[in-house]
Amino acid sequence: MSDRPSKKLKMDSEAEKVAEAAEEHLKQHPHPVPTKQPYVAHDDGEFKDWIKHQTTAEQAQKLEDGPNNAFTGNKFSQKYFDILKVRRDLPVFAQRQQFLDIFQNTQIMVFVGETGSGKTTQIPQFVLYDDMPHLAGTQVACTQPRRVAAMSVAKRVADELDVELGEEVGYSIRFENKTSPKTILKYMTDGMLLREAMDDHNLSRYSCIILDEAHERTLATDILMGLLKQVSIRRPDLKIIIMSATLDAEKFQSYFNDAPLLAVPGRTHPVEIYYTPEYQRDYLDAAIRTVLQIHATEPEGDVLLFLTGEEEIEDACRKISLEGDELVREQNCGPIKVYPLYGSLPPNQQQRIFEPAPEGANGKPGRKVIVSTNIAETSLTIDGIVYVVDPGFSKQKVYNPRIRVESLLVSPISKASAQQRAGRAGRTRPGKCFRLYTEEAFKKELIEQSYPEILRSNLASTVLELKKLGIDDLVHFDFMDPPAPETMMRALEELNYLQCLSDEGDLTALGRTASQFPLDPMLACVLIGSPAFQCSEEILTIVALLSVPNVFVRPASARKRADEAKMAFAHSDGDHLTLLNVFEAFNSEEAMQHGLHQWCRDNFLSYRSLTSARSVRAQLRRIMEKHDLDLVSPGYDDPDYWTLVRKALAAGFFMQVAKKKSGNKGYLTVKDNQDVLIHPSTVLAAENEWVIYNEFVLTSTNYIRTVTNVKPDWLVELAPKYYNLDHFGDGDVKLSLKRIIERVETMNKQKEKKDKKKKSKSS
DNA sequence: GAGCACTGC
Repeated sequence: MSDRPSKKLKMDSEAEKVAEAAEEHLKQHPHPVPTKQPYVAHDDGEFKDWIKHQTTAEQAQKLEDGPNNAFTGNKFSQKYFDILKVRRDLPVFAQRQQFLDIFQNTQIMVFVGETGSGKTTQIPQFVLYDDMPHLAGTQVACTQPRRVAAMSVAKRVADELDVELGEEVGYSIRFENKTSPKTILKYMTDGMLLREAMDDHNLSRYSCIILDEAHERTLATDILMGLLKQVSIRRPDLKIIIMSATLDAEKFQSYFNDAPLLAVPGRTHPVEIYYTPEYQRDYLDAAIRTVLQIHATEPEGDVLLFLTGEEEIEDACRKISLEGDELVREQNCGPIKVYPLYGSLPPNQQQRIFEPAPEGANGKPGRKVIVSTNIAETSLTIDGIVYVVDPGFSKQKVYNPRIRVESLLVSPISKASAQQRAGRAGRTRPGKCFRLYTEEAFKKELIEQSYPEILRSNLASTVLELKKLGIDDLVHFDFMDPPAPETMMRALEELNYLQCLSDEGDLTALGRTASQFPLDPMLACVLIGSPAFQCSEEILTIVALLSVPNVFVRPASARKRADEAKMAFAHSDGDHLTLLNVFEAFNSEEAMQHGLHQWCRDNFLSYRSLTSARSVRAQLRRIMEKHDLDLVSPGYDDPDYWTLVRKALAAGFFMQVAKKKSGNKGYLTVKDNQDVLIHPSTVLAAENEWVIYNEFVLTSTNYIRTVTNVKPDWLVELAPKYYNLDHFGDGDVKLSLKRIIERVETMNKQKEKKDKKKKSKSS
């Protein structure tokens, strides 16, 4: 264990630096944007002298002190006062007046607060006491990138304001709207606010919009920022607050026309950072050794190790457990308990990470080790972590516009991520972070921030959303980070082939309908087209299943049995049809009587995915009804049942087609000419000439996954524009298509002739 | 013959 991390550095207090910079900035940019509106709402009582956007921190505090709740008129409870005491101890509280000074004098501001500052819970309340939205019938919105956060923060703030959750304070997320006409503060996902903006371009019900966790740069937050920048001009009365963790604050400021900044320090314990003296070739091995070393030599405290994916994590857990037991036997170390943590882990196993560490022995501490993906970096916080081991990698989504493929790639993390990971060690007491790379690499090789999602994604659905938001000129849309032109072109092209956009780039009726569905445009189009094939009920099921995580479970210990279980649902014409069979079975009387959980376990299916598919399906079905799209099924008795479903799929998936290579065993994707193999998980036998696929999986080999057999005649008939051979490169695919198109044309002509004859005969 | 990191509508 010679290359134990050795170099030692103190983590900088970023907050102090940012606060100084902010003060300096304020001196230079006083921002006299006049949005003050003298406005007296009530003349009956306590708000008689209150003027919108002129409250002082002192006045607000007086209102908070009670005895009556300013928003409900009710008498405050004892619990309220207990919580109030804790709140007044938060770092943000000390800067309430400073916040109000900026907030009242400017339309857009940037607020920076580290973890533990209390920004997410307190800032919206500061706004409430200054804005009094209940008097004007407006609302304050605060967005979060994740659903659980929106829910749990709303619950907390409802308690802090001494109101019932869902009344004055509520939340709005997919599948659940917990708000009422009384709601004045609404926590919501960023995606949900974006949906609202599609129907109300001015977001007119809000007097203030707070974008929280803006540094995460989710697709939805990025679009909202561009949108709010425009809305702010049309609505000078709308206040906007961009909230972020420390880094990148200047970028937000300059994007929003040099908006003023307020920074508040967080409340975390110091974390000592250690680097390795040299580059680690095998980071997995180095990580395992570091964890064991911590266990053998460091005082009490739990360990968090960041790795990239499920397989790696399970592998590391096994090795750490084995070697940890050896340490117990040979060096009298305390017991060690290792837990994996990743998104696809069943919830009850995820919960196990909160079990207490094992008791120590022989005067040596027992220890809990959690081996996790990035889920522990942002989504899940675990108290009691004192040691973090950071190899410096994570799986990140990348998009290749040339072949229109999104894939996951193990890549170095950013400085911001590294800092976030280190911070996980200092939540309850001072901690240590072991970085398995050199300090040199940290400084010179890691980028400051991860690339925002908008630069790493297929933008088909984003472009459709923007069009629906009324933004016609996408080229000049003011993105904070403009996506690559090729990515935009690909998206526009794809939407044009789907007939969601006209040749002029305008939204078509189909496009307008498609934008209403929370789906990838291609899936939305399959769904909208399905009534024409009399099978919208079937397509609803398939589309829902395609938009949730994989329903098939394949544990390493029972691969063969899992595969056999899957074959019981198999349909010889493909994986899409197999999904349909699975869902039918899941909804059967038999499964119900068996108990759905048990039934899923017995059949190696994911209960979580299937129930979530059920909610998605119900939501999609409601949207279909709302748009008068027929809900129909051919019924099992129809001899064309499966053919109709396959045709309906082909009508939307015509851009994701592969043709078998002649003589060879592989396939070639149509138009992009990529060599691919059908993923081994398919139920499809090998002899199909033409297949549609749901997904292109880019690994050591290229696979297409979730594949169904189709007839090429359907493709050329359903999407003549896409199958215009002038746009195809020469080769096997083009030749075959040419023959098919000729055949189809002759057949159509013959049919026409026959029809004409019939007509003239009958008349 | 086997790569679904993590979110969101």
